[in-house]
Formats: sequence, structure tokens, C-alpha cells
Amino acid sequence: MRDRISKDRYEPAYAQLAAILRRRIAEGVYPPGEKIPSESAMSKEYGLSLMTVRQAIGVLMEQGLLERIQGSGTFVKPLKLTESRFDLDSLREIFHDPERTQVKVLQINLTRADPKTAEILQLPPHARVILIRRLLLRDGQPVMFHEGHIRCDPRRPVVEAELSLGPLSDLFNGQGTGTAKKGELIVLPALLGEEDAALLNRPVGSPAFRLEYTVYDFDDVPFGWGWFTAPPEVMRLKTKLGLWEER
Amino acid sequence: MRDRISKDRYEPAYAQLAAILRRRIAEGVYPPGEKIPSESAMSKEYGLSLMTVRQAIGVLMEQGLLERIQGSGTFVKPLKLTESRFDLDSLREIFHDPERTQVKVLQINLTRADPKTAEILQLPPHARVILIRRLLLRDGQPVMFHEGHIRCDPRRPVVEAELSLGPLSDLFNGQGTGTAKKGELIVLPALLGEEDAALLNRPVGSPAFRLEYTVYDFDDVPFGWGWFTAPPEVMRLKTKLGLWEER
DNA sequence: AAGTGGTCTAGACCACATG
DNA sequence: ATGTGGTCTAGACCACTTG
Repeated sequence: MRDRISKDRYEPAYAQLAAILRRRIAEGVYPPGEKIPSESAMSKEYGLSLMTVRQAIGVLMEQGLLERIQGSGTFVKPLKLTESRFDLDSLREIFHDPERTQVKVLQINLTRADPKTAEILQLPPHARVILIRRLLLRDGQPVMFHEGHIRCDPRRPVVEAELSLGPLSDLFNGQGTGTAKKGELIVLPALLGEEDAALLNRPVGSPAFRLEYTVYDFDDVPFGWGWFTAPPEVMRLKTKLGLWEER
Repeated sequence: MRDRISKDRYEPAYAQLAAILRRRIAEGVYPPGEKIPSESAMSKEYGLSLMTVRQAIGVLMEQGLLERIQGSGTFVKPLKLTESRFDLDSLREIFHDPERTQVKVLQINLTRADPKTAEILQLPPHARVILIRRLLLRDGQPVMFHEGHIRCDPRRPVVEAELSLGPLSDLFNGQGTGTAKKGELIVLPALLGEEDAALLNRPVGSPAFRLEYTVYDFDDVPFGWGWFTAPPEVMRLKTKLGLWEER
């Protein structure tokens, strides 16, 4: 109870309270599964308004440390491996600095849709599509392979951005100014085939991630799909959960 | 401007406003990258308090649809594949119903730590550890393989839960009542080796996920590590981003 | 019935970005 | 200087859970 919120400080009150609660959880004062003091109790104890207390709890909820149960209380959440979340941070680095990243276009064609592409893009068989295959290099070393299929739509100005030699930033850092409304992604384990392995300069049959995507425009029409192939060193799916130092 | 918040309704005002904004984004009224009306403007327009408007925006921010930039405005966020997040929902199903899930213990030993285990668990070479190897079955079909190494600590009552035949729920649905403070996980692509393949009843060399974990107790001492091997059908890493119907 | 979280208001002042 | 989001208050009433 000796913890206080200092008013005259750069750190907002809700953040201070969140830090206090976080520390108490780490010290075992509030063990996993247990209830923490009620919002009104903390409001009085620290001289904060209810909304501020709630904001502090909100912070720790986003971090997966607390759980609110209406009418019953706020509880310390035990670790659940099934609730872990992975993101593609490791790829962000790559696409965010054009200094070290180069793109080598292997192939770019106006061609006819194969059956799978026709199905995914909801096109008649043999409709026209654009096929792109490219290699992503990092400091000159090949790190990722990409194959993409784009609907060939007269209404859309065949998005130069998507064909550009640029750092793919349009696909990964925001679809141009907004052709895409939604997308679907799936990560799969895969083996490097002969071609992939040669391109990426790795042994045939070594394990890699395959990131498949489909993107839809604002009419909910799928306009592109494809995949990236990346070895695990490049695309790390790593996460922490529970109480690590700073978040 | 014809949208209104109806007061007398089961749906909270902030949710109604969030739905309105969501629809406007979907309709292209607020295109990606553009600024939406200011909080005070919406506060006046809909007759809501500022806090309520902020809550609505907060909802859409969590969904990755909006981005607040202090002093500048709130913007519609373009799709960024690198910001997609994957979770282990597919595993949650498995561990949550003991009806269909069985665990078959293949091996359970008090043994000596191998070098890797000693390093990870911060133990002297050849220290005592518990080794568990088990097979997870779903409707009688093998779906997942687990190998775990647990620190053999006299202070801790060798957590029966962890050794139990139970549905592993302690590992995946909350570490008992709270032996674990934090954990680290990494997903890797892998090939099924001879043993794994035989156990899981799959072809040798087929691709699979390997989920490696380490868990720490409240003294920050690592007390267990191990991995799960699962074919992609079992452990789906799939996600959507952008504007799908209901979230 | 009492306690808890969930929603909401009508103000206030501050920090930051932009012109 | 103006407008934006960021924080905060001191109340209020409602919905839910529990004894």
C-alpha cells in the first residue's frame, strides 16, 4: 500500500498504476487466478477516478495479464500457451529499409490463369492474369521467393506499384493508397523444392515457411493471390507471453 | 450524416458508432489513408461524450482499421501484411474438450539432462530432469507429438498435473494454479522424422510445424522446455486482416 | 441486497502537429 | 494560433454475479 501515484510527473497516472499492478503480479502479491482489488477500491486508494483505474486495467488486459469478469471481479490470468500470438515483425524489418533490400524480378508475364488461380480469383478458366515471380535479396543474399498472380482488370490501372522493382513495400506496407479492402493469410510449413532451393541458395528439401495470401478489393472481389517462401531464419515466428520486463 | 445512435437499445452507443464508422470505411466514404472526422466533431454530430467517441475509435483501432496520430487526426489504416497476427486457436479446440482428446504417454523418465536441456534449463551437466514423451489423439487419430523436459526441483512438488494423463490442459490452458510467470514460444517449419512420422501416421519427410516452448517460474528460473510436432491440418496458422463482415 | 464491472456524461487541461 | 488527440475527474445509472 506504500505505492503512490505522483501527480507531477511525465508518466501518466494510468501508466503508473499499471506498472504498480504489474509489479505486484510479478512479486506474487496477486497470484495467477486470484482477484485483484476492485476498481472502486483502487480508485479510493490511489485517489484516481474510476475511468483512470479502468484504463490502467485495460493496459494489462491487452497484455494478457488480467481478465475482467463482469459482476465478479478482475483476475490475474494464468499463462495459456494457446493464447499466444505471433506476428510478422521479422518481415517488417526487411521491407522497411530499401537500403539493404533489393528485388530481382525473375519473370513477369501476361498469361492465362491456371485452374487454381482461376478458382481463387473467381475468374473463368484461361482468363488473363499477370504472373510475377521475384527474388528478394538482403545485403545481396537471397532471402525470400515470391510468386504472385494478379487479376487483369481493365478497370484498375494495373497498379504499377505492384509491378515495380520497388521494395514490395506496397504489398507489405500498405496496398498503395488503398486498392485492398481485406486479405487472408495462412502460414504453412513447406520443403524447398529444387527451384526454390537453388534460388535461395539452400539445400533441397530443407524446411521453410510458406506464406500464402489473397487480397480483395472494395467490391469484395479477389484481385491477387500468391505466396512467399522464406527460410525460418528470415521469417521468425517467435513470441513471449506472461510477465517479461518491459513491454 | 443520416446515421444516428439510438439510445434505447441493447447495443451500447460506442458499439453503434463503431459499426457506423466501420461501414463507412467499407463503403469507401473514408478511404484508406484518409482522415476521419475529429473526435469533437463526432461528439457533437452524434450527441455523445468525448470518452464514448474515443471508445468507439478504440474498438476499430484494436481491429487494426484505424490509427490515431496525436495532434494530427485519426486515419484509416491501409492493409499491411506485415502487421498480421496469428494465434493458436486451432489448438485451443483440441485442448478444450477432453471428450474427443486422449493422451497416450509413450515414455516418462527420471533421467540426466543432455547438453541442450542443461543449457536451456540452466542446470549443471547431467543434472536430474524428467523426460516426458507423449502422443495426443483426437477421436482416436494421432494428431500431435510432445516431448517435454522438466527441471527436477525438490522445492516444487513435481507438479502432478504436468505428469498426469489429463488432457495437457495444464500446459495449454493455464499452468496449474500458477507455477509459470512467463514463457517463450517459437514456431518452426520441420520435416517429420522416421519416429514422428510413424507415430503420427504420416509419410516420412512431410512438412509439419514444430512449436518450441520454454516456461519460467516466478523466480525467473526456467523450469521446463519442450516442443510439439503437429501437421499443418492440426495447427492452422491462418488470419484475416482488413474489413471482414463481423469481428 | 451488496458488490463488481460496463457504460456514459460534461466538463477540464495538456501535448503535439500544422499552418 | 488553432485543431487534434491524450489524459483526467466526479459524478451517474445499468447489468451481472454472488451470498
